[in-house]
Amino acid sequence: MSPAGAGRRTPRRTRQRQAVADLLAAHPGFISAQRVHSLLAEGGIEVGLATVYRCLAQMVAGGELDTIVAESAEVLYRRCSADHHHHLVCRRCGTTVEVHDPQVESWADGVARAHGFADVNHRVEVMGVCRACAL
Amino acid sequence: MSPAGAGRRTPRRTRQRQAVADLLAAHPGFISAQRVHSLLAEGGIEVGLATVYRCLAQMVAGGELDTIVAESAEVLYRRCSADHHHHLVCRRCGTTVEVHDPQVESWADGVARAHGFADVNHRVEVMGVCRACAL
DNA sequence: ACGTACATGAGAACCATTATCAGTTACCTC
DNA sequence: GAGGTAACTGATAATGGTTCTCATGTACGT
Repeated sequence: MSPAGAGRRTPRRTRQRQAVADLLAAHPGFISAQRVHSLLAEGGIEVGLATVYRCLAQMVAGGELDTIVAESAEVLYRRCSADHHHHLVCRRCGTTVEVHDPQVESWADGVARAHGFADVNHRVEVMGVCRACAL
Repeated sequence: MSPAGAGRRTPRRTRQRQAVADLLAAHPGFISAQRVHSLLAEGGIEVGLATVYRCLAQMVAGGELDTIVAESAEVLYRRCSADHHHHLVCRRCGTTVEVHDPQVESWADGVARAHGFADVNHRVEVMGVCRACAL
């Protein structure tokens, strides 16, 4: 087909990949690869751990998932909208709100420019306890 | 003696602890524990890896160091001021500028409150290429 | 239905970090 | 200055998340 990999190949449709995608689609907050694996196992769906990692990595590469790094240094995944945004995460239940706010974007750019930095990106995470968990 | 030193023991003065502290004091950007260990070794100062980790952890606990988690999920350390701030990091040379700006603090609080989140903290990191590296 | 390139998975490898524990040493007391 | 002790050190093992290996399986174009 296309020589020199002009496009990326279409991933094959397997029950494992489907199971991981379905679980992520249904999960409201960030979740670790290990937990994806055990949740699938609990649901009677056997998927190898290596395969879980592979599927998640591919979904991240394809822009379907966002990642954050927990304090324990494990990577957490979540299905997110494609455009730039940040996260407001409940540290009790993991419920996550996407925050789209140009204010913080221009703040970051301003700070960087003030110090002569170019080619800027940034990462913002806000953590707290959501209304439901605070009760 | 530290005033209000309720329960804090004075760390013993050893050549290992001194070596780690000196290296961090002289280092301009964030650095990993592994790299601290190898830099000391290159300088002919033998310090066990476990001891490097211990010293760094104690310095973090004592508020002498800040940490961030790199994309590779390894923890990076840097000597920082004690009060709350964020970092502007050059992704080429690692040079870091501390950013003290109440604007982003109130932004984070406002976002959290708007969604009913309480007990909020946040993490902000801005990455770019500093003036020297952009040349 | 066939063939094959891509996908899978069990387990090994990897890597940063932490725990173990016997030997060392800074520092207080006399 | 000598001595005792609790803190410190470091070689090594253990841990835990993630990635690699490679033999086997399978989706999908033909």
